[in-house]
Amino acid sequence: MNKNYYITTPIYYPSAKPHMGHAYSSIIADFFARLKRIQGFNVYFLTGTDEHGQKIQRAAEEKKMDPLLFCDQISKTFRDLSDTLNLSNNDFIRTTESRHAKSVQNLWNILEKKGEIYLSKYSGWYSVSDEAFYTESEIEDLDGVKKSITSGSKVEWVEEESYFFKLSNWQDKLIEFYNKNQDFILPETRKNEVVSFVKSGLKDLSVSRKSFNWGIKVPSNKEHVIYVWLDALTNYLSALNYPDESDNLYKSFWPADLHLIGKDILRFHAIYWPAFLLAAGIDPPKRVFGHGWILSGDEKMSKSKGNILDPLEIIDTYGLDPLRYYLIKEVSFGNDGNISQEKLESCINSDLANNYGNLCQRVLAFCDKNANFEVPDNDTFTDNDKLILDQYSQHYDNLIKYSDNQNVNLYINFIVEQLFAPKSSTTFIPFLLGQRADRAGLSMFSIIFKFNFEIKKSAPVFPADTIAFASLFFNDSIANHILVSLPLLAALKAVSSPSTILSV
RNA sequence: CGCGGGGUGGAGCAGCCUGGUAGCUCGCAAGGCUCAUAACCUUGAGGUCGGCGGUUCAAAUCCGUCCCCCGCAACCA
Repeated sequence: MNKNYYITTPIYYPSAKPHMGHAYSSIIADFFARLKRIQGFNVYFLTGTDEHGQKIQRAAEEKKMDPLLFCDQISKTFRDLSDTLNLSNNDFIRTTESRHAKSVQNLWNILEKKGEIYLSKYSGWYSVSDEAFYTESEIEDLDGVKKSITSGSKVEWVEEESYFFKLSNWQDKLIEFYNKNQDFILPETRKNEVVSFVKSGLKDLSVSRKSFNWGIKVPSNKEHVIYVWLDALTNYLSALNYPDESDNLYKSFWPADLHLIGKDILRFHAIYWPAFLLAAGIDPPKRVFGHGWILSGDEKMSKSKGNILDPLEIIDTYGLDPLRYYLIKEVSFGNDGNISQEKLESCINSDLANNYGNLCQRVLAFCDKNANFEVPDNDTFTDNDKLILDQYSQHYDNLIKYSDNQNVNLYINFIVEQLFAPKSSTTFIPFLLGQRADRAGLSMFSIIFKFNFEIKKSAPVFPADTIAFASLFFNDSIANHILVSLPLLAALKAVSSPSTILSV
């Protein structure tokens, strides 16, 4: 059985400061990474920044900075975000690193050698002031002058020498690939979109530019730099030290298990990326999941609407783990979700403070009051006790099933309803036995057992708070005494040992 | 006729594929209680499931049509 698991976030384009969408992608990816780790997988979790292109080059020129120095700065804000989000990533890749250039150029050479890339001309309606190309449908003719519909700026017909990838050749092979790998694109509705798009016909893809030079040079023609997706997507390979296929990272983790991305870049990940890889004779990733957008209220966040929620400000005000919990629990994974201060506060109050916080509080108070944090040696379990404790291993099976299909909401709801909800705890053994002095020790044990289970399963959701709380129980003085004094020690350790929790 | 998603009690959503007492969270009202926080538990009020038509013994769920919102329309998390 393959116990390796490779998961990635998109690499972020740092032309603006990090926003909620970046935070969301990263937090969800981190959730999966941590989840897989507690299931015993050897996880490799990658994130990073995409630093090439004209926008970056211009921005650097405006500040009269060397592009790389400029990128060092902006990339750092994203690296800082990873720290702020407490991401458990194993690596942070930058497309300006030499290991990446080596990887991209190698992929390019293979594609060129196989005749998948050819030199031609890229042409289109270009607006100098917008620095952007527009399609025929995006421009209008006003008194004989062509203008962009959206910006109103003048556009002119421009032709530029460019290399093209024969994407049109891969239409049928992509369809075949999607058919063979039904779960390659999730959620299913997005898959349908992609498939129908591919069936409608694919044009060859421009993969180089001459008009600027901030990028990776085309190996065989230094006048060109490799453009956008062939550069950016390859980060997933270069982080594994591709093209060294004998490298241990590459051998262990490619093909990737899950590229987690926003739905806006689904097309590039679900069409271009497998096409590039199939063309180069490399296995495509196993799954691409396009999650939804995080909206503010009902609307897309935008500066003009003034409804931007800055993740850093939110974290500063409410804390990281509450934000993580909100995004994981309240957003229907795969669909668009929304966030507002009101909703966040409501969620924090009811779920985290009143339910989870209340549970923590009552467990502590219970243990103190009834057992003085000590467990007598002469307690025994009745069959009924064991039965209840056994339920937790069944829960565990359910949770694994959910997580394998990226059913984030089923996972979190299961935890909340079955484990955190005061209702479920109220019927649990210790609270029923607490008053009986002869079984106080058992009460202590079983509640710790249950709680141990709960906090372990919730650790991917709020890792920092979980560890902080777990340490209240599983420090040397308390945990050791409890564990060594009970008959089911071995079983307990097998299910969840304190050291496992604390290392999550 | 470009493509797709959505319209379910005050708010946010699930259910729809595989028709059969309309469910969850928050909010609201009334009781109760402790191992527990302005906590928790129980019960209750509140919905013609966007409109119209069809299939069916039976439709939120399938089919048709119309209205309204929101994305996408090739290089943008």
